[in-house]
Amino acid sequence: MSDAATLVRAIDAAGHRVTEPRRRVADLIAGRDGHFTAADLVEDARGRRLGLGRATIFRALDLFAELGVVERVDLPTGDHAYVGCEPIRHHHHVICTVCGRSTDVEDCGMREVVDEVARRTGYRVDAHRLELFGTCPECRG
Amino acid sequence: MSDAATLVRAIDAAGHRVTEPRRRVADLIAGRDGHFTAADLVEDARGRRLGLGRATIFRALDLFAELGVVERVDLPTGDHAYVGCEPIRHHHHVICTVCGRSTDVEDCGMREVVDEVARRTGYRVDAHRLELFGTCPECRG
DNA sequence: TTTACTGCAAACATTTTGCAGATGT
DNA sequence: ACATCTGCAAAATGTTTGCAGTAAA
Repeated sequence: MSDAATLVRAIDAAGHRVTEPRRRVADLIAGRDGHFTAADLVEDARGRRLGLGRATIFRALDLFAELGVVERVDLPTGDHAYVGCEPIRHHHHVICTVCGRSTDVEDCGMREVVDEVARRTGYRVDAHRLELFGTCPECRG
Repeated sequence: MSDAATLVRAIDAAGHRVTEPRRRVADLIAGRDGHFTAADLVEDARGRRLGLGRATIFRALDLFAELGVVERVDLPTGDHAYVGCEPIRHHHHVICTVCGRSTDVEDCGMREVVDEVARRTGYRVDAHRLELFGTCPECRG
């Protein structure tokens, strides 16, 4: 759940050009609630007649992902989606399967799990990906 | 790391038809070391002139995944891949980023992590996906 | 013999790329 | 001014589907 200003600021801070199309993609992302796919943004853009090309949207998403202000997640369906998030170092997402909203979760004991897996399998574990799915407080009523 | 017989047995046990094309896909999977994509199998099949259609391979993979004898994983690159695995209830995979092999890991303390996330966010956590990446003992040797 | 399964080709979906022109800085 | 960025359309990928024919049970 990033606001447009944060997204734009990240572009600027990284030395990339703050262009009108990128601002517009930032607006689209900020206007989204929960996870979204590239196709969602393409559709939004067409609906609002923003004149954004498909490629531009994909490129902007890549950029935002690279800057860590959005993150790519894989839904249980196998679809690739994105969620806006704070550019904090390492964190995971809990995604509501009802409304699609996501919440960032920082360190939550994964350290021990990783150590345990390494100990048990003999692997050196360099990275992990954890995605959690469930129902958020609002959707449970 | 499933052998062909296990895969075929799973088809039979679930009441599906044990067909020649499915046997062949099972052989291809058994002959694989580490994770593989649908495209890998399509290429293998063509190389060995097995006369398997693309669609058949996709359908067989779906079936095997449904039976739990292979599992779909999302690589850090975003590619969809599959790994053979024992049809045990809930487990995760540690994937070697050097050779691609994977090892199943059963319960490794995720229970506590899930509880912690639920406590902190207020979500009811129903499912999670954990994939670990690193280097296996052989590849470090 | 019945119905599930297969191969093919075409449809569909998703993401990438080449390039001429527009535009931030 | 000049390199970066954009839009377009085409290409490259990845996956699904309809259907007539084939084969497992």
